Amino acid sequence: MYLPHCDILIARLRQAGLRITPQREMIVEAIAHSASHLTAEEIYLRVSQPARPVNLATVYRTLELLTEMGFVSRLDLGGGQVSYAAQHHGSHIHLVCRRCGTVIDAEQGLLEALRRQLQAQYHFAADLGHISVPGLCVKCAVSG
Amino acid sequence: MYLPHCDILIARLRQAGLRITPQREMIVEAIAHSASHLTAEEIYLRVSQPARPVNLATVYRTLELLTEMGFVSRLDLGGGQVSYAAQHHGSHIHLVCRRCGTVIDAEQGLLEALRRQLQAQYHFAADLGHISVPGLCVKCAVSG
DNA sequence: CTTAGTGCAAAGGATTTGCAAGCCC
DNA sequence: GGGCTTGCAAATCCTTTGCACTAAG
Repeated sequence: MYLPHCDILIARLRQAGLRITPQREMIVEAIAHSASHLTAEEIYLRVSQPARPVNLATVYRTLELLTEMGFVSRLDLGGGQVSYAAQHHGSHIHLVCRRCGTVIDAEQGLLEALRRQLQAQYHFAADLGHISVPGLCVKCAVSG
Repeated sequence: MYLPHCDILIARLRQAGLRITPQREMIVEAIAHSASHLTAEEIYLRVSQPARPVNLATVYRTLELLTEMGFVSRLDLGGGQVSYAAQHHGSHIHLVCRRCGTVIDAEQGLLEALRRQLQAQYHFAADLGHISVPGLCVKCAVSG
């Protein structure tokens, strides 16, 4: 990967005047190394070891922090739980089937054009790294 | 508006073999007439009158129904509550500021091209009527 | 009539919060 | 040392569910 590695993220947190605790390091690592999106609980399960327990509340607080700093993005993929993903996975869309809940990850070149246009027209700096789009997958479109 | 009015939605529910209750009519009306997205509770507040009370649980159940039928889409605009919007408002994007939570509604011509491409490449019938995109609004981009 | 739909109340789950103790800087 | 962070546990809050009753078709 070429873009922000977890060390860089840690450095930025420090630059922002935030304290680097082992908990935060582990959480950043977990999310940065994951190939895809994770729920708060999944992160908690990966991070909290018997030897060095991390509290779920801390996971939530850290995720909120990272989200606000723009390092991770929140996704609603349905199912009542919010997912989080690092911003460096390359732009892609999560196609979420509204019928069966399946999530398809789609690469999409059109996103860059969209990002530029949103910046120009609305002065909005969009994080198009991870957006979710509802719809119907083939299977459900056929059966429905 | 040219596209589905609430009467048409009601008719489709009936065609689907579902029963048309006053509660469902009111909920469909509320969401179809609203100019933008609403949370379940906002819909509840609009729909439930002292004279003819509607239960919150019914609102949730109806929204789930309408979502599955594809009449409304669920949006996570942050803030812990899910919002719902009718599908006939014309394609637009909800730009959600990850810092201050402001939601900007953006018209976007690029969406149609995107929809076609998702259909062609992934056989996914995307509802691009309402998607949300995280990012930073001008104000927060400047102050941040 | 039949059975989907509603209301009510209680359960369920994810996320948040208050506060004392701990640790980074 | 000072104050940001954590852990813990309780509190919140949104949403779902079970069940008896009501009403749409």
